Amino acid sequence: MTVTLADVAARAQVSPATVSRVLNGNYPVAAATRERVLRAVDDLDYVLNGPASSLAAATSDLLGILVNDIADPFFGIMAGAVQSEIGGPGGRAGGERMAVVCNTGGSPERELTYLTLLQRQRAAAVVLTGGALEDPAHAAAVSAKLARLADAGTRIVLCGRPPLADTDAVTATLTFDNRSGGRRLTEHLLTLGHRRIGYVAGPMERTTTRHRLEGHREALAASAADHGDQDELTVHGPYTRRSGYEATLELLRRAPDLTAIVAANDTVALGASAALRDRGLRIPEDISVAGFDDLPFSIDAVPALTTVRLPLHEAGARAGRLATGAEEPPPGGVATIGAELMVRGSTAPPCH
Amino acid sequence: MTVTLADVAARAQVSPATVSRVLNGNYPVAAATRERVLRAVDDLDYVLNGPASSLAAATSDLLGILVNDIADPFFGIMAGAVQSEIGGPGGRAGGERMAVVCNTGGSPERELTYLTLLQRQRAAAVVLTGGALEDPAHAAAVSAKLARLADAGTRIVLCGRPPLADTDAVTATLTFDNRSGGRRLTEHLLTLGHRRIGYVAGPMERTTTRHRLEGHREALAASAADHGDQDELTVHGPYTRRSGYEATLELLRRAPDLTAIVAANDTVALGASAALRDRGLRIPEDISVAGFDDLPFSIDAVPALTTVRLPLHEAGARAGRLATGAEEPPPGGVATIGAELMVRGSTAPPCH
DNA sequence: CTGTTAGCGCTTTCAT
DNA sequence: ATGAAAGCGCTAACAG
Repeated sequence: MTVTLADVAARAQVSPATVSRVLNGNYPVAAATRERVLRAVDDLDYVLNGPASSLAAATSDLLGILVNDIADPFFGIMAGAVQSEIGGPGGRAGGERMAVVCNTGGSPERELTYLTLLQRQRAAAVVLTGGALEDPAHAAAVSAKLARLADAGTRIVLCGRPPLADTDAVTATLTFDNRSGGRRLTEHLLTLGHRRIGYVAGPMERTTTRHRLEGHREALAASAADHGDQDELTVHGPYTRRSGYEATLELLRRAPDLTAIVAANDTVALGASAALRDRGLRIPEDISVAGFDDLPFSIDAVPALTTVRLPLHEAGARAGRLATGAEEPPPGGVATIGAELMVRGSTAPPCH
Repeated sequence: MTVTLADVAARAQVSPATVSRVLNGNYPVAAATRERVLRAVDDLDYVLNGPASSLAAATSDLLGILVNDIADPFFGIMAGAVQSEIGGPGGRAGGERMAVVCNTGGSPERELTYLTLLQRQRAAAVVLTGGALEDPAHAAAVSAKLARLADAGTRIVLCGRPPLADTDAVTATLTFDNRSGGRRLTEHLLTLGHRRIGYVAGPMERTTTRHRLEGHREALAASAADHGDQDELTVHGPYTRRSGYEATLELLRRAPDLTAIVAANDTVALGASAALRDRGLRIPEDISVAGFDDLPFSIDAVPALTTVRLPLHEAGARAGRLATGAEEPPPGGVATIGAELMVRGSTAPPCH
């Protein structure tokens, strides 16, 4: 029926062990023998049985990538970069790694379940991308899961996620400097002369949301613009265009004298811009808008969006190398990835 | 060391077979016994060994999704929709399916290698998304690979890809009506009064590119606007913003009297719009622009982009159901997914 | 409804 | 450098 190692061995007139050694290339085999085996493999169109290898070797070539939303380029770019670096498809029969992108949809249960699934598959590595949920119970559950994975030999890499406390399960952490990015963005607005700035924040319980907002508040606190009504000028919502649209209308209702709006990310900023336009407000003449991430489409907004650039591709690529052991973890296991302010047309001095 | 089924069996005082039956839930087990087993599983923190199950059962719960570019929302949306429908993470221990998103980056070799990897993992199903390469050699190689996969019991679903000729390996094909979408879009432009229309096409060898372009030409041929110089008014390039930008500059050079530009997709249209703006042309007053796909950001372009809406989410979800056998294949195995013209602000009558 | 018995296809010491 | 043999941890008949 289906071709097995034994069939190949028979045809090449060698033992199954030899075929295995040729395919895995991790053992000396005479060149002539290797040739013969390889030909038999081709003749028979043989494909290694992954589950059987994984069972016998107690390891697998699967690498899991957890993302919150695969339809969001923020995650797509990182996931693609990870995959590009894991030395997957390229060579011949043996040794290929396969990256598995798992879409949690932001659900804590799914995150946990995917980790279990990955554990079940004896994944070689797991990369967790993007902001984490701040719920302590969930954080503890994730830590526990990661600890078991690490015990089983799985490498754990966090990419764009804050370091985990009290655990040595994580091989390496690449964390974005969301706080300082947020601070610099708001400082830019303050320098332009803005004093009443609305903030469309992300979902309440996410680290990314909190850090960006904290940066924003830090900048305000250090300036003369903090009138103690910051909570009123902040609206939370999911990282979606729609949320940006609605939150902006709400902000306008609460404070019609706003001269600038900072959004949780670029997608939200797009929604905010649409709401402003629908209200008849011109950007940046009547009101400034800023985003975060610098996704590819942000430069094409009209006017081009002022935002904070996160090197998503670079971070993902490095995470991929860390996950495969191709790169040494940074000292202390944690590296902070800088964020760069991109000033473009959507922000300008307020005109009173 | 690591907990096995036998450990659970011992602790629950049943045979390994019973534990297996409880975990897989596909066999009658007394409620009391089940309880005992489940408690033992929890006590021991047992996780099934995926490779071992797959080996013994000769099947796996892996489902592969091949995409050309995971950073492109076109694919991200479809992949997310597939995953949402495969009945993955949700329930308890057994029976979870895991979707594996494989990023080919548009490379034929990687496409083939990923298919081999999926075959090696004994994937339960494979969903191939997006346009196919037209190279006959590669098409034959893919067909051959799919045939072996199908032989091994893997379900094959094409989503947003034209049907494969001469093969019964494919379980179901969901194909987008790119040709008629392209035709209707250009008809819309012709109706507005445009006669000189530039076309920024996708990469030469892709089915998607060809079908959309054919639709465009069909519409022109049926009108008075075809002056036999269509080739001059067409520029090919990858599905990127940059390509749209550069191709548009080239078109403007070749034919400064253009009153409209149709792009291969929305991303390219964004690049085209940027080029037009940089040239000082107003959209749609001086020149109209249209895209294809109706990705989420397209409505936020300024002016909002006229485009052709492809129901990516619906198609992906259906592909997911077909891949898991939750839905019957359409009669003949092929269903054509309609495309809907979305007329928005970026197109208007030309002003001479 | 539950236990017994064989493998699934491969890797890997241990010999030779 | 190659072969023989013993599992890896689980599922699936087949009994009972």
